Amino acid sequence: MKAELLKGHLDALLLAALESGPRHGYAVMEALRESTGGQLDLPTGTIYPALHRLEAAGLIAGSWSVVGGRRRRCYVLTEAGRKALSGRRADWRDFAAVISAALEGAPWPSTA
Amino acid sequence: MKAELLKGHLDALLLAALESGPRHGYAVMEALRESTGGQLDLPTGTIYPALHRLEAAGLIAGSWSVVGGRRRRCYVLTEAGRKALSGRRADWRDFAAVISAALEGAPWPSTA
DNA sequence: GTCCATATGTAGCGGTCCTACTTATGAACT
DNA sequence: AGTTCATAAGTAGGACCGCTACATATGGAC
Repeated sequence: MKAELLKGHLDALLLAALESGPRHGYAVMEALRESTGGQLDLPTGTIYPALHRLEAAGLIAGSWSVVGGRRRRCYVLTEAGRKALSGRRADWRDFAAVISAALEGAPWPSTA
Repeated sequence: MKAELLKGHLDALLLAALESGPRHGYAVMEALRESTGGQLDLPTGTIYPALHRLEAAGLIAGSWSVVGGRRRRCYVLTEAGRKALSGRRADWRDFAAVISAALEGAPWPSTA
């Protein structure tokens, strides 16, 4: 998976990874890896700055804790984050439909 | 449609627009607009440089002509372009499956 | 005679992800 | 005791790529 394709879609993925409950950055990374069967293996240099952006935007809220001697920054979806996530999901469906239409001539495989 | 999302996918769209036959830049633009029901309306500053890139990469071949007093640069898919297109289509399906998996927990709506 | 659709093009901006590197702890293995 | 690896977080700088804004030119409509 060429990761440059990800441009613009990363935020949605991170928000989605936090939907089921609070997670720290490293755990978000692993959650994405697992939910995609290892196909999406993002480097820390992508994850952490992106989480900082989302926090600055008020979509997630972070708090420090120490577990087993290691400091962790744990993130939770804010109310705004939850709304943003559903917006991003809708955006993704629209986007995928448009690209599929242009590429295949049909909105989805086995639809319509 | 926020167009930044397009990053990395544009080449595939342009190649697809040329699959059914030769077209000049302006026509490619219109073909994409029509094949997506007007949802994908790319500016000329996006189309032309991208076509130049594809030509430089040997995926399309361009030639000048004059029709009705207006000069046109008409592009055709090369053999390499045809192969690239099918690769890009496969990439798109993989990419869409991965993002859908991470976003929705399922590869496609109403699949599997 | 002006305006719009057609037709092509470039320069530079901005956003965003990646590469490469740094720091730190705990556990395992030798 | 020392090395190595997984865990955990971070930054700086670069590269890529589509967009905005602008420039140029013709033909037809009004």
